[in-house]
Amino acid sequence: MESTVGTRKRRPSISDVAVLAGVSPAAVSKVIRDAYGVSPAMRERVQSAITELNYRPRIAARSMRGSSFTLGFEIPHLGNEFFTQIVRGATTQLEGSGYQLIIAPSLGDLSGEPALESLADRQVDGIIAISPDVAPEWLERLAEYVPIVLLGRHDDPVAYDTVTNDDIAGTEAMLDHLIALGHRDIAHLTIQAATDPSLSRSPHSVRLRTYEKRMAKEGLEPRIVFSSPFETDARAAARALLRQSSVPTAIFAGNDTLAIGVLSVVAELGLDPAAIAVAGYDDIDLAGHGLVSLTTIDQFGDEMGAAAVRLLLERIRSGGPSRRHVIDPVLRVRRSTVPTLDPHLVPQGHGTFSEG
Amino acid sequence: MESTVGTRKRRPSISDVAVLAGVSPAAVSKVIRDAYGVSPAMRERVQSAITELNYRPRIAARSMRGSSFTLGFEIPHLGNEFFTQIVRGATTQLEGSGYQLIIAPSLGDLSGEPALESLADRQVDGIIAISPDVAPEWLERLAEYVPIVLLGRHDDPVAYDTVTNDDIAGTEAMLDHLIALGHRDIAHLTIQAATDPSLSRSPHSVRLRTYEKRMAKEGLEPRIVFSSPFETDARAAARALLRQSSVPTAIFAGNDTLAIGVLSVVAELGLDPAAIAVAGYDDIDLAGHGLVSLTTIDQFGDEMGAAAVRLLLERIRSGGPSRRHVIDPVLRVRRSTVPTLDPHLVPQGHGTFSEG
DNA sequence: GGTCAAGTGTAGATTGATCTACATCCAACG
DNA sequence: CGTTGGATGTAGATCAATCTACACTTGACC
Repeated sequence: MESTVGTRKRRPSISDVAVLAGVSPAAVSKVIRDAYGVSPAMRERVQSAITELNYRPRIAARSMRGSSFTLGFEIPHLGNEFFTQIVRGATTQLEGSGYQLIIAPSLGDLSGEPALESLADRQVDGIIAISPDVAPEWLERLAEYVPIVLLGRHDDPVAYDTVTNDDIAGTEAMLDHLIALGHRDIAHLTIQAATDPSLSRSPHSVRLRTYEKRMAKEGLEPRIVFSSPFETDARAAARALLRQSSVPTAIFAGNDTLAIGVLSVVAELGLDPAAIAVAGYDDIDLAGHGLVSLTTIDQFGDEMGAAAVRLLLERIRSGGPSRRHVIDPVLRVRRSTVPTLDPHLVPQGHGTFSEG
Repeated sequence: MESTVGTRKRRPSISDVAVLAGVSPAAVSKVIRDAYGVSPAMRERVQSAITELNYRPRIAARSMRGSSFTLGFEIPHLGNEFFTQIVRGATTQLEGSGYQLIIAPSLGDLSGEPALESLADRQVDGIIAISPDVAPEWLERLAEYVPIVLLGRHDDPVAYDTVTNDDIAGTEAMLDHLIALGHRDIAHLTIQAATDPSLSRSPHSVRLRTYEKRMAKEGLEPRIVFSSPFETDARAAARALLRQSSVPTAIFAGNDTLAIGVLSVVAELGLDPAAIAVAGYDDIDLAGHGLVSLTTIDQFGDEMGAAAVRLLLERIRSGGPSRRHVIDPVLRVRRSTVPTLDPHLVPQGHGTFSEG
């Protein structure tokens, strides 16, 4: 019991508290859970025993029978500010609910399955996932064991909920904007889908298909460039594109991280920023930054995170049929497509211009 | 057992596997843990039962007696790219070790204690913390129950390890650089410490004290501006500073997030970027971005994360006395202090210039 | 005084894994 | 033929909580 380095103390358990308070462990459990059948006198005694021992229930033991009061959040990687924005929204919504969030980044691995499984192994009460590439059938099977909300992908699920952005509307709004500015040679930089892109319902595949349709409708030549989700790869792709003999007048990137990579390459190659319009999707904080000023589509990541938490908590409490929450995107026009824009008008990071 | 919506299936347990394989639960446990006393024949039978049922051991049950094979990572908030860089380094180091990382952001709450406690409640095998404001005594007490590595703060701990950057050397290198450029009026934008800043051993307090000493030594007038860790507040502070009658010629911010907020305000107020040198600390990816090009101190966040994981795993396995790992910082000179720098020389995000 | 119900508290099963201690088997060897 | 010992598998306790079922107390009411 000495605190020699290497020898760890045993944490006080519920029965330590029970002994000190002179009651049964079950009574302590009731006090902790604020359950029915506790006299004020006993509550008092137990509470003071808890504070005296600095007792905290172990979640592992609790999860064996009851709930863990923990939600799991699986995100592809931490490099994309949009994902952290979603997490922030979720955390804010969770405040005061008694639930705690644990985050499992799935990093290198594309599908996210290992990260999702590890959350399930942890007996979380529910999972929020941003996995563009995990198979829907696989998710349905996992949803048999634990409530799930999937973010971003336009699935048609049976057992889990989804929170999506209207990617068709967002893409159309952006193309409206670019075409209205007179652009005809509009390239699209997007993320290589793991599955068949013509079937995939990931946000990027939907944006890509919408782009293709719209270009065809306008009688314009589509130019599609693929990249990984990482900015370094986006830069390589942009470099290849911008070194071609015919450089597009506008580049519409599938998300802001890619778009900012493009801006970086434009600067690096010494090209005139006014000659190349660059647009993104997401409206991460950095897009509104004075030095960046990126035209993009705001899909309200914080609200997506908050909505996901709400859906998940309701599903945990009462189940019910699968639901789909769709958020309307808003175009934010900034200097990356309209260089003449007065920088003093966009000081706060979030756009004051909106169309569409 | 039907898969009606709302009714969840029971996950297969170790005894389900045991029954199917015709062995005892203890035998299955042995196979899972790769323990001694398993014949090839039995291993074979058990393995195929596991795959047939798609069985995965529940970590909650496992943590009751054994280990959870989970490490907890407490970070202040997700808005600072430097923290996510550290997490990336830790995750990479952890690859293939059999351990999994869960992240608990402590967001609004300054001390991080609730987040740390919630990790401890989860029976993680060890904790990595970035909590500038949690009391050392409190950490020592927590370290009696669970191995801990603290990042950033220059503590003198008994029961936990630390990974720090040599903040004195880093600050001196930056001031060397600014003074060599001829700056005399150098302001310091830093984060308001929760505790007494003259005693605090947080990175920001150390940088602040080093700045004060150096300015005194050079016979220069210090100018200190406080902010919260968030960029919006940094912008407000920068606005106040840059609207004064006498504007400093250089602003040394306590970290890159603050510095980028300053750059944003310089652009917003229409000031000449060449007239105001801005420097940061951390060398986040964004600092090397073509549009930003921020002079800063690289403190190798990924390596800090990796070192923290190594220390923690060793402590989990073998205990031993407290250890301190110190990383040498490197100055990265970019256009925010030397505007004449050729942009083509710093294309890759990571500085190619280094002094100090 | 007896019955009933509401209010309090406890005993003991339960959860799913690990871990210790032991039983059994089989081969080798004196 | 008995013994020994390594190899293999199992029984049952254990971890720390929850949860069900029930016992006991108390007061009200007939």
